[in-house]
Amino acid sequence: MPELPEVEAVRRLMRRVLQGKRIVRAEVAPDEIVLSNARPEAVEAALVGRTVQDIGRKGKFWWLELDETPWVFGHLGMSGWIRELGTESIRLHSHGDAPLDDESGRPRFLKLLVEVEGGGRIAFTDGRRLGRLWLAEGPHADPQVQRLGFDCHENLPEVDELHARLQKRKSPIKAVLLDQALFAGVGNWIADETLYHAGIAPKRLASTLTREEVTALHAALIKILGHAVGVEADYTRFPEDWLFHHRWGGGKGATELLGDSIVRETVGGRTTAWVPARQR
DNA sequence: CTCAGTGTTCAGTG
DNA sequence: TCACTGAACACTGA
Repeated sequence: MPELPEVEAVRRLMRRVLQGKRIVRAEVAPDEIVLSNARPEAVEAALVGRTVQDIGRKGKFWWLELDETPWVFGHLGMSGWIRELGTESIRLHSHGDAPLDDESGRPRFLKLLVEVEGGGRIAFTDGRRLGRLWLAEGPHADPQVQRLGFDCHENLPEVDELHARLQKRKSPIKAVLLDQALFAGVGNWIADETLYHAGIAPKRLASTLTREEVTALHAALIKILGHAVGVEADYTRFPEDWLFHHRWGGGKGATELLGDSIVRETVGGRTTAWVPARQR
């Protein structure tokens, strides 16, 4: 669920609540999966007493920039989310809504809680435990962040460079769009949405795209990411003509978009929704 | 009870 | 060494 716009929304939320403040309390769940190779006490120690200078993001990875290292890094995985406690959480599409609190008022699936001076609190929850929390000296010292390609929102290359890169790739454009070593931040729905707006069939080999098609792809990425980031990933504010609103269908039978049928099939190892009448 | 689905990593193949 | 594919991971909710 969380793709680039959702992670950017979370980053902005953390900036609003945490930036410039000193952390007075941190609680890290002893989850040996989410805390891949960090100890909960080490993460807590890295946070408490520190001042949050900024929140960094590249692709779907984010990190807290503190006044001392190590910094705390995170990834939301498929079901992770961050919300401010005591306020309404940002609405997420589909089944990704932030987990409700249990009877005691404590967030379900809590993995990290941070409280700053003045009382602001944020909670990182993750029901499916594919999210991660870890410590690193900085983005340049972290192998996972280092592996990423360009951030699609902040550093999308120009058409000519994109065209040159895609010409070297022999797999379907859908699979290439999902490659974080190239298009950092693109996930399943953004890849489908981009291809729909660009009029390109997901199974087309990336190397066969013409310069005109790469131009359309480039424009579609900018349009979709720009809008989704602008509304802080609130899908209720996505335009009605986006595939997004129709791709999951009504549960039964064929779904349509502007009179054309939507096909669902596996491409690049992921469920892909596309409109054959509009994508070649 | 079964299964889809979300992102990343890793094993296996070419 | 690289590109690519498909499975595995963990869990919820339909």
